[in-house]
Amino acid sequence: MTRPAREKAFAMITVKDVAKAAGVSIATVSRVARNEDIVKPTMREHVRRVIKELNYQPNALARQMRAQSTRTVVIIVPDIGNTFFHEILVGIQTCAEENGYQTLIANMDNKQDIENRYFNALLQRQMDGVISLSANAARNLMERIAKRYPIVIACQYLDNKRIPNITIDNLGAAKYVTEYLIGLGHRRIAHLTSDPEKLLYRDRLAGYKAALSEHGIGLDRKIIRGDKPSFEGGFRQMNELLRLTKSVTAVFAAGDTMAIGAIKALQKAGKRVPGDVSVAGFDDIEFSSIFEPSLTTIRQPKYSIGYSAMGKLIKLMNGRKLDMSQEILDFELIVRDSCGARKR
Amino acid sequence: MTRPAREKAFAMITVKDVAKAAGVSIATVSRVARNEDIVKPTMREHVRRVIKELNYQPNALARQMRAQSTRTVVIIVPDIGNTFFHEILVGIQTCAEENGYQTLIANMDNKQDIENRYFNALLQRQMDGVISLSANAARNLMERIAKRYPIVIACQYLDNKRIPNITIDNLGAAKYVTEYLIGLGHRRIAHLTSDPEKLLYRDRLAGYKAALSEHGIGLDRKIIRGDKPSFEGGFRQMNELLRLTKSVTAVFAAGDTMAIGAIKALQKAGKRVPGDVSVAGFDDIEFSSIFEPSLTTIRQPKYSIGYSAMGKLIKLMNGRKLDMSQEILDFELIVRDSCGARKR
DNA sequence: TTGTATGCGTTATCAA
DNA sequence: TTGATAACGCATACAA
Repeated sequence: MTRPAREKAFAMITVKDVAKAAGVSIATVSRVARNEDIVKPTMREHVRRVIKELNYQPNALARQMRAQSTRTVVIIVPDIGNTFFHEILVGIQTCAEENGYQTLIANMDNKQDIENRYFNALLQRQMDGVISLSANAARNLMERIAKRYPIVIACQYLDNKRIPNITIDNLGAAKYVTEYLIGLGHRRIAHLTSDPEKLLYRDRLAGYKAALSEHGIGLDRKIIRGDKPSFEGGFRQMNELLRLTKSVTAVFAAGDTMAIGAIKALQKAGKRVPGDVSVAGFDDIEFSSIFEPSLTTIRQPKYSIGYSAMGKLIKLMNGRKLDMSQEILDFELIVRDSCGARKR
Repeated sequence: MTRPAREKAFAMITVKDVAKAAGVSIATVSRVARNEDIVKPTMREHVRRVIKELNYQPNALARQMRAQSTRTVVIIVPDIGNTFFHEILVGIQTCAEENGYQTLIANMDNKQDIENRYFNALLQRQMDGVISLSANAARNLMERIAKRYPIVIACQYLDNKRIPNITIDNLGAAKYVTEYLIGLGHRRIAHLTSDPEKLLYRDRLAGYKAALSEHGIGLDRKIIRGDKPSFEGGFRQMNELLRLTKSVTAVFAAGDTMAIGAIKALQKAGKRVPGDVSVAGFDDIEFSSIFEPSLTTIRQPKYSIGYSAMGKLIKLMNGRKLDMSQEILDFELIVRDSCGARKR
């Protein structure tokens, strides 16, 4: 006789136990448990009663093992503390629920290897698919996996357009908000960015540059700064900018948390926002409307991004092909107080 | 021949395939895959090469089925958008990682039934244990489960002290912060609370009352208000308070988001904080230090709560008993600007 | 040191 | 309509 290495703390009721107690075969128990309609009503009732009596719960592990499918999808989130991801998760989970899938959230918390680890769960059939809100894993690994397994990238993305992904037009949005600042009369506009490894930030930077160039404004590399995409990062970057002799009149941050950090730095230095300096952000996190001054920013259709990503993934898991591997959703400029042009 | 209902999109390499290719038994393959040291080095090398060649990945489902253990713990989070939970999650995950456990986050997003659903995963052996940051599930269900399965409740808790839980002394903390306000000279202090079903809020309310009573301040039920524990909830409650003829000089909110909402309402009404009204919160969420004015609040040792909760759960999963089913950690009053007494 | 054979709990095929 | 039984992929007791 074989037995597990570790004693289970608690006994488990199986089909066998139910079958014995009910005086039927395990096949019948299984059929009743799954509501198969070929079972005779009287029999069904009888078995149901026993199931209830013994409080039988089918072992999900065994089921999944049989089906070679967990109907579970893992969502890789770079940083769960970042509220930007919240609504995306809701979108994903809504779509998953509608289609009978379970979602589980893997928090990377900025640890790079977690992403790889969960790809492994995919390879080991522990998960049926992956939605990654990060594109940090080794690029070639990700490409290799995407070729054979269901995976969708949302928000972030790679140069390789064949990996299914869904995002907004970051370049276009960045250009749009920069042009908005130009339209308000600003000519000396700083840009706060982050990790240039991430296409996301490269695109936003490119949009910023495109807007300046199209309006005949020269590029000044000194007012383009990079740091962590956090409150502290924005705070630091702004302090650097404040040291420059030729000061800026506006700031476009590639993320709301950075923008808020920048505003705090400005306020600490005695500058008024938007009186002395206008600040625009990107993402429209929850706090941006609460913060004082409320932040003018780019809103991404977060719920739709999540919902649509899950929809794509379900298609892939069902073995179907996607019409387009890349989907680009619309953004929206939310005008609030931080640029001095309140819409009413 | 039997086969799964749904075709797997992609073929899977199993021990059998490796065994055949390497000309050995599946037992040997299994041993090499798990780095058992009884395998002869030359053999090990040989099998390893084949494993690599075929890119064999052990099927986690089968392993778990065999072991009757997933080494996975589910964390039930009421609302992942609430940053209060972030650091707790980090604490949990750190401890889990140190002990070879995987964590998965189940976002309730305020939907009550999710908690029940994940308890089900426990019953079905899909999870080895549960940490719930919510205590919303039907009380009797939870008590029944806790009797037989590894579960720990953190932050929230039930009257039933036998269900393992870890928390701060909410009553004591609420009393402490109320006394702090009294010490600043306030006599008319409002309290913003939420769902009285939750012991958490009942305790904080009780602490508030205790402080008033001990200092001979009469209770005025009109300045105790309840609403959703959100920004909007706090905003609404404060607006109600502003309508009273006999205005308050201080507000103690049973949560930081409510406190911030209240401050916004005050500012909108032309009141200065802390000039005209002092506001204290509870939880010390990330934003409380960034908000203007920065919030005086109670800090819970979030990381420790998470780490310790996971530690308790591991004990339970190993079949051991806990010395104390309830653990109470220290809180800390963080004095910032919102009550007008900046500590330097 | 390696191989054979069994069981984990379920579902599904086939026979009764 | 029900029952016996063979898989799913892995890990291990036991035999060789």
